[in-house]
Amino acid sequence: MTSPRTAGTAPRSVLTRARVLESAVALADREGLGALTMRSLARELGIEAMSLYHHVANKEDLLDGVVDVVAAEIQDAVAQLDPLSDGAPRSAWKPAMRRQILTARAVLLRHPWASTVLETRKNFSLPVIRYYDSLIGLMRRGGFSYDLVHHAMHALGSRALGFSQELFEPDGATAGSAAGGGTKEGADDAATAMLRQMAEQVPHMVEMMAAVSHEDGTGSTLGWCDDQTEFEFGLDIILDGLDRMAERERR
Amino acid sequence: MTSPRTAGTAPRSVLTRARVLESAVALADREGLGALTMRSLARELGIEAMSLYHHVANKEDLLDGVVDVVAAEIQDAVAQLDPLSDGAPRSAWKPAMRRQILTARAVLLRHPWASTVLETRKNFSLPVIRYYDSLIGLMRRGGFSYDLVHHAMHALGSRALGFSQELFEPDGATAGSAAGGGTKEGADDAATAMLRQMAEQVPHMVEMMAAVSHEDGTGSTLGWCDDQTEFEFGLDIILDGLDRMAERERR
DNA sequence: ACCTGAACACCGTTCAAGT
DNA sequence: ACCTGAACACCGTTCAAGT
Repeated sequence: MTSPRTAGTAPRSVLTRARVLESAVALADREGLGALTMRSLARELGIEAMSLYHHVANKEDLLDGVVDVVAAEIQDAVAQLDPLSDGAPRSAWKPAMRRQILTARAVLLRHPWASTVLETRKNFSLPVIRYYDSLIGLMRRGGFSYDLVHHAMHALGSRALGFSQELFEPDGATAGSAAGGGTKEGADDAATAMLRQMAEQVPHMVEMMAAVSHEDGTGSTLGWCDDQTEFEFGLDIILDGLDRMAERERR
Repeated sequence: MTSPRTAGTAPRSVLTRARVLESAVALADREGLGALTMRSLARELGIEAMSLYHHVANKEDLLDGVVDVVAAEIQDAVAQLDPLSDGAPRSAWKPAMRRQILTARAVLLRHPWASTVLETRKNFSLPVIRYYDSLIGLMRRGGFSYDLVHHAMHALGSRALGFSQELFEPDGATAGSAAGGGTKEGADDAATAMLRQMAEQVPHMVEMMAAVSHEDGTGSTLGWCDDQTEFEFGLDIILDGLDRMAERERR
């Protein structure tokens, strides 16, 4: 369709926006979001940094595009789920929505940097809005008023896309030293002292960590926090609450 | 306590970590997080950028400290709430927690940049953990097992501190043009065309925006989204769900 | 002990120049 | 039309030097 190239030039080397975005996703997957700079992306593609500006307006536009790639991947995965049958009861909205959100989550888990980028986008691109649209459709099938749908989208927040803002994510090391004690002898005294101090200042927190850590293997908590379990827990609270409200609306 | 200074040197000009952090908060409040750089902060304090490194280890440490300042402010505000009376029933945990979280939110609304910084902290400082500890204490008063408390903290996520991750935040301009039509004549055709295209691709979204926008003034939605209302809606869903689970645990 | 200036190794981006 | 190299205006930070 475009102007023909001189014969002999390998056509696969033609740089397109799509190729730039694909490379950006691959780079972020491999080396993290911090490694995604205009210069490193150019190096990845074997060109100069400035050449990127022929395909993306600037770095913000690059990040917008990268979100589109991930959103398209989510849409593909969701499209392969069994659709709701025509005769499905109203209550079917809930398991369908749960499945769709967990599918989106599975995609995001393959791109751990994506949630951070999603959070920083102000205006959403069509691929993301389309995904939201399908969620809205499911709630309408459940009998939700548009007003309730609107509240529901806010209540879900980032959970609609399959991730949750974790402000409370003690790493394994901290949990381990709190439950049993450190392995390094040098740091042991310091850790014990800190623990004693913590027990005074934040008694409930220390007790909770001890109580939950002790159930090793028996319950949902493997080491300390099972992200998937906690995500589903929070999601189900919201879906159950919304379901109850939709029922109330119907009466 | 420290070595005496030569007489005549104004003592208030002595740079301390506390003064550095205060200035950082003031700067971010006034000009936004983007304006908080080591160089601009130094200028604010009338010193060279490198002098800051005598009071903070690096920029991450500066941001950690700035979070502490905000967390302390939250603790102060929470401390002024009426405590639960000794004879309060178990059910009192819920309104108490709601009030505490909304108090934290009021503080965060005065520092709009703070939630972004909070999200990027990995390890929490004592002031933040103390706040969490008080929430845990309230749930324990409500009869929660530590296991349920743990799930609850994950389910609340950033809402525990008074903000929610909004992925779905159409700005007023977009909502306005969707509901009524643009004011600029030049962009009008383009907007209409885009709207027509959107109506095909995301029908539920477009209908929802139209439906909710039309209730102007009658309900919770002023222009489009009332952040405070939506926050409380989502918070109440979670608190109600947790309350039901705690009841189930007791039986 | 505290503060400074110059310098380094990065960013994103502009611009004039190449082909 | 597409790509390039040098350069600019920023970052955070290191280091040797001042007092």
